[in-house]
Amino acid sequence: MPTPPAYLTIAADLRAAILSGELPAGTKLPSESGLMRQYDVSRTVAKWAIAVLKGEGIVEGRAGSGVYVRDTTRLVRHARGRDVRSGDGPTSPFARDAAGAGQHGTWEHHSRHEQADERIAARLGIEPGAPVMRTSYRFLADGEPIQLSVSHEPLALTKDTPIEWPEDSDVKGVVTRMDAIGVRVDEVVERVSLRSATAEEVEALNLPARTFVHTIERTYTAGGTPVETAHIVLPGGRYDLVYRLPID
Amino acid sequence: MPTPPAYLTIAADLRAAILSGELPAGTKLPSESGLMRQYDVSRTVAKWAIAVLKGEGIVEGRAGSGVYVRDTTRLVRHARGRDVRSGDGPTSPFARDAAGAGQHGTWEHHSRHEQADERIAARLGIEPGAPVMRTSYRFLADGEPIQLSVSHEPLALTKDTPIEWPEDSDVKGVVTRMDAIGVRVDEVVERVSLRSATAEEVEALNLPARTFVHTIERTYTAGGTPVETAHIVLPGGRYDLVYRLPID
DNA sequence: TAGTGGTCTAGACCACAAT
DNA sequence: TTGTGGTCTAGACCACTAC
Repeated sequence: MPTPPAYLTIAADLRAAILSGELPAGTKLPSESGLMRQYDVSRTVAKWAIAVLKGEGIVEGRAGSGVYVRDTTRLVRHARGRDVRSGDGPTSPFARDAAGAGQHGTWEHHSRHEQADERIAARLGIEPGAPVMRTSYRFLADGEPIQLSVSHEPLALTKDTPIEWPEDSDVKGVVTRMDAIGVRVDEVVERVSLRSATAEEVEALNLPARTFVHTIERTYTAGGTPVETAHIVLPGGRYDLVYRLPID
Repeated sequence: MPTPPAYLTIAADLRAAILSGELPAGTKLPSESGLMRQYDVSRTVAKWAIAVLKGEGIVEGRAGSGVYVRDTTRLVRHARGRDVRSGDGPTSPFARDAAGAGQHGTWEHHSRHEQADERIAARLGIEPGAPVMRTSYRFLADGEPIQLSVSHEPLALTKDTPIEWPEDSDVKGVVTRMDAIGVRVDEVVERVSLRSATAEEVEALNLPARTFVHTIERTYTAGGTPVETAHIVLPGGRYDLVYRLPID
């Protein structure tokens, strides 16, 4: 049996203490000098041990202060097939998910007209260059940024209707809004991937560097025609995705 | 504007070369000594730069040989609501997904009787200690391990039926098998999370250390009664998950 | 045998936090 | 002012790979 390297042993000890609840969220980890004394290793080894935990996203360094256990409470994003429209008023799907976790959901948005680039055109089944409404969102739970999204809708569908500007409408959610102009959305396809966060995402979501995110490419269709497509970014480890699918 | 640290600059350069296709999968990265000369930095800095890319899962070190760009072709796992049963014979859902990516899907399995622990009992809506069939799977695409799964079914439902031992049946897939004993599965719920791989998963899936995985908790129900629950582990970055949901 | 990455030591300077 | 983490240098030994 080869002895595991010291930095992995230290990382495993700290990880166990965190997962067992012995070091709850917000707690400061032993300092690097503390670990050096405790395990009789050099500072480099202590640093590599902490780098492992940072890479796992369970601790966060604050320069000049210390390394702290991150909050791991998770929001749940529900993708419902049924009852998406069983609306209780103007509440958005995101606000509903946040409420489900006992948090207050708000969001910032910015809409503008745009010409579809190749990727968006392919997803919407339209010609590149065709006019689309682009809306970018930043969602916040209790004031903390928690989700990014960029949505595109073909203006051929919504131009000069009451829902042309998504957030000026008094109904929220793609399905409900489309219904208001007589478009019956009957299917949504989501493609979930995992990758490390980009610098912009780290900035916008207030993440520690080099953490992982879920990305979702979502497209709503009505009778086979795409009516909206969105690129959604969710911090990994802070979000669970729940899918409820009817069979047959 | 603060200058970014050297190791991040180097990591960004290498990442750009990889993503642009300049360094395709399987290519060897410049050696640490090469990076030291090229950027005029110490070995530690070269090492941290490569550690960033390892943490992102896009390169892989082979001791004594070099650091190599990992293959990023992605398998797609389809979670279908409709037409799950539009069976083309005894093909399993996994084999279908693998075929969709032009790969050959095979799997290893091991079934045994067991008593439900608290977690499994809660997911199946039965009493802790009740008998269940536990089946663990390791799925392979073109011989490479690509997915782990542990499934539990209540024996109260399947005992002494032709499908009691999941893999001895000549039909595959939970929906099809349950149908064979008159149980009409009508809903599946999947909860998708993201976390770093455990040591066992690194071993079983032949992953580089400290990479991320999707985990899925999946439960099939028939008329509101759970009939199967599974814990599925998929390497992040090698798998995309696609969900197709009908609306209303 | 020469080169490689994996691990580790023993220092250094800096900006920032806590006090 | 002291301690902290962030970054970096300049070495070392080892096991392993490739030749």
